[in-house]
Amino acid sequence: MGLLERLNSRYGRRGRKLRATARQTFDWKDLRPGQQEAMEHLLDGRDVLLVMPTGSGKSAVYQVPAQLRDGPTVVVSPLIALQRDQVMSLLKTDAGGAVAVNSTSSVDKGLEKVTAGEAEFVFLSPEQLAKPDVVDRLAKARPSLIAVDEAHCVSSWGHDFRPDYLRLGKVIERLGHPPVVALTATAAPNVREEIVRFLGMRDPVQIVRGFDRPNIELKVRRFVREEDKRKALIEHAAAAEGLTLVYVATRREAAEYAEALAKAGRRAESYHAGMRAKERTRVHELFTAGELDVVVATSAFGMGIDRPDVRHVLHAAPPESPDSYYQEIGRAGRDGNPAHAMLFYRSEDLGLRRFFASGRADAEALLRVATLVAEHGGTVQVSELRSLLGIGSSQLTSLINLLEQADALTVSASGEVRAVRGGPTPKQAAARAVELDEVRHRVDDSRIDMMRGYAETTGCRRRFLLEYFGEPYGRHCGNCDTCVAAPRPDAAPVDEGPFPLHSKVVHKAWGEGTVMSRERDRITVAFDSVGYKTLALAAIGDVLTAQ
DNA sequence: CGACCCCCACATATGTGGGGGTCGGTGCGATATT
Repeated sequence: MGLLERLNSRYGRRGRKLRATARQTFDWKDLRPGQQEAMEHLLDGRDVLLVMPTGSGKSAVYQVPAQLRDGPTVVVSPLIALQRDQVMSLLKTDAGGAVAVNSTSSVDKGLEKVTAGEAEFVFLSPEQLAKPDVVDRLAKARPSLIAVDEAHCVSSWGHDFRPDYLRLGKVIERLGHPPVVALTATAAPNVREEIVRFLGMRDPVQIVRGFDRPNIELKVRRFVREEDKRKALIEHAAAAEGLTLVYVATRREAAEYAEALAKAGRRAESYHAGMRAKERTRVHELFTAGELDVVVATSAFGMGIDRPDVRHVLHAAPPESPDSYYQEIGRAGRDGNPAHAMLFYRSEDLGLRRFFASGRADAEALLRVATLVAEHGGTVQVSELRSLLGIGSSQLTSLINLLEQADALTVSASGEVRAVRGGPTPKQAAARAVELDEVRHRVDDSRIDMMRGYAETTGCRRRFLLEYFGEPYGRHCGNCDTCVAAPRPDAAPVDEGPFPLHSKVVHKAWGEGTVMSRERDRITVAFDSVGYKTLALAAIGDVLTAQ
């Protein structure tokens, strides 16, 4: 940013207006640079992708401009608990009212509030937005801003677990595509691309700030035997000072580790999605109130956690990707004080992640959907397809998503599916959809490989993670186990030689990719069709060329 | 993909090893039952 722009941003009309609103409505004394920049772009009518750490005021980025734009703000939020928290905090301000529209109360009454102008903010899940009548009613209220919170869910959940995430782009169009802001704390470049693509963002401004969390010490301990790992983790967690999170891979382990730690004298509880809602709430409240030392949890424990003083995040097994790992350890040390992330690692434990990632799209079901739609000639209601095929709505949405990406069919505003005129035959459509599904699985598998890479690297772990997220680091952090074990004052010469950082390359078999990290003897490239691959420079020959 | 459990065979009377089966994460909303 040039001096003039900087002054303009600091003292310009929009900046002044935004800061005045922040002060008057929310009592925020000042705005941080990334925040204000994002807000200004939204006021200018631009789409914005914002990647900033939790606790840095991401919500403010849509809450303040919302005050200055005429019409309600639609906020897409993945969890009802998060929606509730946000509504509660907004209701304490003069921000113009807020309502969460979901199955826990009357959808009709909630939407009524929006159309009556009684709620500036309306929070919904992607599943609510999958209902044509809900979108119709929101459209009539002429929303002036759309915020997609925890936007990494588009990529991590949209393909299988919660397929309505992939349909948000269509929803945004039907809401008239007012400025869209996608918010997340963690998103690697290819995840950002997916967010932009599936939300249909137009020429978005990408603001990426503060990936590095230098106060979190990074360590990995390797084990051969499961039993040794278990023992070491329990000993470590039992002696750890300060609030501790232990992430485990299965619900059963959550209960077992929590029990062992309770026996060791710590105030420990487990947390996972198989527990009764009441029990989950109880543990969450104890945690929030500071009445626990340790929570042992599956990945269910995470979003919406806002204790600043978590000192340790221990992993009993590697998660499915560096994305998930960084998200989880990012819950440590939000107060800026020293914190510790330790992975208790066995390469065998990646097996479970491969299993979870192994489900493939049902080729036969894809063919049946494509055939049914084609035979219908005109249009079929999604609900009719569901009863004809006898499959669940989530599975059907996944199939439709894939066939839509294969340019075989489209879904109208009223939920009618129709074949693309002049599009592929059902057989071709199913084959294309299967191929698209396989590409995604290859990329997912390569993320597991990168998790292995993190655990097994002899280089600086922080550098590994930051470069994975596309942040050139080019030095050694001094606050991870490998840096301490082998102090390396000189950074590897990352800026020399062919294939510079972030340059585009083409591989003979794998196609196009982007250089994500460089070491003395090897580079890691993120390929569009196969995901992350690490290549030895000596063996590259003419297989890889700069684009 | 791997852990774990059960069962059975095996060489010997209790412990080892192999084979087969099962299980494993994340949440919305709708529906059925208290």
